[in-house]
Amino acid sequence: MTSSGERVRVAALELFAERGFHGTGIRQLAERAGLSSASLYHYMGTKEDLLVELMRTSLERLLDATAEVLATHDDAVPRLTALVRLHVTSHAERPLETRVVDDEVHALSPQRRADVVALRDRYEAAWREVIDQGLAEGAFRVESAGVARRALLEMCSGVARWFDPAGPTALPALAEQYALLALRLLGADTRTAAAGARRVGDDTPSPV
Amino acid sequence: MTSSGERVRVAALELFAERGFHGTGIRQLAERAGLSSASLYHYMGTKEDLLVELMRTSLERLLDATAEVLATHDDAVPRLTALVRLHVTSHAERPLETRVVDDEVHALSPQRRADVVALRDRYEAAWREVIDQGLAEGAFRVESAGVARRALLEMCSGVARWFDPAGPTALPALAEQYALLALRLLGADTRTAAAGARRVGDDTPSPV
Amino acid sequence: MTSSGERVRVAALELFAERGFHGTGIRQLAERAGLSSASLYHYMGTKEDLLVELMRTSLERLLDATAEVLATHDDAVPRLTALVRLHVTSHAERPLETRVVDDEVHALSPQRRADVVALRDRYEAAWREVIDQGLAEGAFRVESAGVARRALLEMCSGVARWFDPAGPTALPALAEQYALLALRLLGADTRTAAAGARRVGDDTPSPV
Amino acid sequence: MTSSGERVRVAALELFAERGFHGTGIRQLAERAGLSSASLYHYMGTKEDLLVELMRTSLERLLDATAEVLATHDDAVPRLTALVRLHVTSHAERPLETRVVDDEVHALSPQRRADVVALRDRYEAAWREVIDQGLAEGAFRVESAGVARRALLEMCSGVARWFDPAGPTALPALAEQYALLALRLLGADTRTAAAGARRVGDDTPSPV
DNA sequence: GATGAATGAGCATTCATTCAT
DNA sequence: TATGAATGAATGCTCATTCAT
Repeated sequence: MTSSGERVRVAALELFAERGFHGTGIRQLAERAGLSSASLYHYMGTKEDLLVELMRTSLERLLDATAEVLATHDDAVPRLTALVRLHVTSHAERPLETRVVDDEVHALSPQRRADVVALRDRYEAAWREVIDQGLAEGAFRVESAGVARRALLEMCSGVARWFDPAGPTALPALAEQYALLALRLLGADTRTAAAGARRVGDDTPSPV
Repeated sequence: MTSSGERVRVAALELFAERGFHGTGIRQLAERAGLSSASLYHYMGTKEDLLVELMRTSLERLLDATAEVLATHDDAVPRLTALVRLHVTSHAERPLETRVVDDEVHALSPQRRADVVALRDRYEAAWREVIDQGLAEGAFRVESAGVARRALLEMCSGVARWFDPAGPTALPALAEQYALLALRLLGADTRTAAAGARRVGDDTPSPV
Repeated sequence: MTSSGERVRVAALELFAERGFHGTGIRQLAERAGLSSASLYHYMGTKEDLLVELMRTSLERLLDATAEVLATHDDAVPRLTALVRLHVTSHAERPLETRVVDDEVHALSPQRRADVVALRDRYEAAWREVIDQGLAEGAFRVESAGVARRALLEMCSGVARWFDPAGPTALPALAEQYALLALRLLGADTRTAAAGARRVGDDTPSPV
Repeated sequence: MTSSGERVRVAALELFAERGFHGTGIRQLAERAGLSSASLYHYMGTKEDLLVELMRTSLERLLDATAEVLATHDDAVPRLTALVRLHVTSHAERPLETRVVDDEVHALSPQRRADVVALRDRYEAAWREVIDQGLAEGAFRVESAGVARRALLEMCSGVARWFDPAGPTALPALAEQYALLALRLLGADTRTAAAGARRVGDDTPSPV
């Protein structure tokens, strides 16, 4: 019931994530999608267009979910908690997408790269905003907001590289653990904070 | 006073880090090294051999430094502190090397990959050991040791992607911040821990 | 009020003349004609069929007009004059057609080429006949009839490559000039010849 | 004793002349040159670079020979005679080169085309100059200098399309005939003119 | 050491064409 | 009529690698 176009995108996601953009040939893509390499071009522009499209789709979904998070919560601690849950969840549920977004930016030509990086920067701006808010509120205490933000993002993104849904930790529990780790890292009072965050956890928008 | 062989390795490091292994051509390598592409083969085996060599050199240096860390410190907190400093410092000082090691494993053929991953696993085993020790000592308190280890490693490795020696935070201060963030993340008592760690800081082996 | 079939032919004429047969893709043809590339095949056989058809149409029109010229005039000088006018006029009025006929014969497969060349040879036979007649009548004086014929034909065909209807010379005047140049080239007495030719000029059949 | 580089150029000349630039594949070129298609690229840049190189070489040789013609003769009639001889001779002796130059300009990208057309325009400027001189001297009499120049050039260039060295007319005789035809076309007094031209004919620089 | 010459295999992409709808 | 989907073959060009000099 999947269309050829979808199959192309799935194939690209799998192969770009596994072998990288430059390590994936158009013929491998075609074979995985069950098409001839010529037919591929009914469903995409260039190979780079395809990569950009995957990246943009992924980033825009994340941005939409992020906007909802910010609209749902007001204080820094629940906001940060929700951001971590969103980030971890989306990276665990869509490891292919997120790995492609995180690892293949270097394969883009300068113009396309600028476009994609702009989207990524918009996303990171939300984290910056929430961390700054927490510092202003006195809820967080770190030496450098920038260092903390980068440390957090890298830590959370890493989930896409190792999370195994069949492994010992289920995804909701993992997201909860990461939220706690993040709050600790930010110097938040985790006795009440985590509890507070947990209370609104059900509202966490799904990144799907 | 640099030999051709060194120039080849530097060129490979720069290009593999910037464009990835598959995104780097033998001709670009040769041009960057100031040689013809044929001459390149006096200083390397195949292109993959070159990548493996770079990775192995980097990982072995890190492993040696790690062994020294473990030999120097006995308790979990100073050990963990020293591991973080080592990891952050080496990733900040050698971002090309570490990015290649972290990002290009997928480009290796199965056998070579297994070799490199074995080295990386040996390195991560040191972290596992120290975290377990801290949990046993009661110095750390986390829900899952595995989750914490992965979160820590990803967080620290990320430094190679963004650290700028000309930026606002100097490397020693950055390493110190990361050590604090790590201890917080592990639920350590950071009032005494950081101080204790700082006291043995001068012993931190340089990964150079 | 133009049919799709006509639009295909016009598109082919324009593109074959501008970029050559091999330089024109079926997709460009389709786009220019306002159709999909699949729809194109409702109005043509193969791409080569289309080329042959354009060539044949053009050559047959020229052959018909040539027959009329020969039927209208009896003596070599007015006949040659009329041939030149016809050739120049048709090349100036239909530069695309004539350029395709003159320049793209090499793109035809052997069999199709033989067919088209046969038509072209029939046309050139008329020139040969008239020049021979003029030599027999004593109206022309050249060293080699073949050299003169080829020189004349190339000279007249070139008009399709440069004539600009908005330029300084209007087409009727241009045809007249070429007629005079041709007669001079053939060693005809241009004092009476041109005048004589001019007198019958109104009868020149239009190649349209 | 021919080098691979020369063989590539010869192959390109033959194939571009026979099938056109767009009708010639890189693999055909390679086969004709006795190389693999990859090896071809040791001896050329792109396929278009190769075409431009052939064109430029040919045009520059013609321009050099033209400069010598103008330096050798002072009056319009001998100058024009020598130009015709040069043009006819070079087109008869090097039909491949001249056909490529004359017929494949349309295959060039805009920038390269402008470069080549500039060279061709420099060549045609010599003809314009000599025809203008002849009109000023009263040696030529035509209605339009531009029409005459174009008619002459097309007529002479056509030689490359049909001259057969094994045919009835030998090249020197052919060049002589064309010179006479050209003078007649220009309305020159051919009784003395041709003789005068013939006297200095031995000085005609060879375009080789 | 160093390299020009060489290549088989592969690259991303386009070709002209067919066919079911 | 018209076209989306499909493709085998070909396009120009680059790949990593070898080898004689």
